[in-house]
Amino acid sequence: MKIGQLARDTGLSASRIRYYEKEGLIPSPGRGLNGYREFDRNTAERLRILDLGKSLGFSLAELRNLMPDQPDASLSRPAIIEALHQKVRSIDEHINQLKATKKRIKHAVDVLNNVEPDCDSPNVDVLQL
Amino acid sequence: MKIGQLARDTGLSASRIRYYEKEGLIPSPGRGLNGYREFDRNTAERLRILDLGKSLGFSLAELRNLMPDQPDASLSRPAIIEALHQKVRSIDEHINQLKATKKRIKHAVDVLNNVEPDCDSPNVDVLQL
DNA sequence: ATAAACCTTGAAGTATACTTTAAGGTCAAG
DNA sequence: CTTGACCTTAAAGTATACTTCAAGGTTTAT
Repeated sequence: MKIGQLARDTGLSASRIRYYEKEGLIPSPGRGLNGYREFDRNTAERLRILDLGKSLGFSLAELRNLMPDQPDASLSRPAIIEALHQKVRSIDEHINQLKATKKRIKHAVDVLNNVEPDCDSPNVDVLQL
Repeated sequence: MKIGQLARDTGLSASRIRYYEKEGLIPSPGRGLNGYREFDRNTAERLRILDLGKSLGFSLAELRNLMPDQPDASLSRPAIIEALHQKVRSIDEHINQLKATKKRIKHAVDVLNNVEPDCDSPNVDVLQL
């Protein structure tokens, strides 16, 4: 299967597939006599997994660590579950940061609405953030 | 006041201050006979506001729109309050996205833990994400 | 035979917000 | 007078995840 067909099958662009190959996220496929890449089905599945991982918030570096080096090796289930748990924890951290920022913004709004209503340009010190 | 002093006063690096000048976030200061920048206090305050805005999640482009073009003009209080409200809304959206991703991850973990416990490498279709 | 559709490569472009580097001029102290 | 601390500039580097481009070879259909 050539790169165009693989792209149609997986929904990834051909350039993205070449990029993933260059980055070592998928094994380098064999080449036909013309130099065209020839992919097998394992690679399609692997690309779907990579795309899923991305949509769950994993970086390419994280995915590289999770994917086995051998093209046809199976992923380690415990390692993946642990990575998923870790990702949930980092999402929770992220959410907490966002909530804290929200609080700071709301405090700033309160200050702007209630304090020194006659001053047109409250300064940073007044905002106390 | 030269750029080094301004940097110490505000906590921003000199290179960052030069960058903000180039990007039009602060007015271009006057120059001494030697070509050195000479800043006034307004600029220090403006830099503190910019830094605060950044810490609240505003991009430089957003901050540029909020800052008055005239170096010494006061910020428009209603415009700032509206921008802060808008930022809270976008943070809420962001949080909701993260929560949705969390749910998808947790579902994936459930599938991995409970479904086909004898299969070492569940495929993407099984994960149904 | 020729046009359309496909494939190849390496390099550069995209976005953001800076930092770092290189090469050099200026200023105060000893 | 020289050393160190400071200032100047433009250009390149950083990180991530790709896309786009340029220039060219291949294949398929008509």
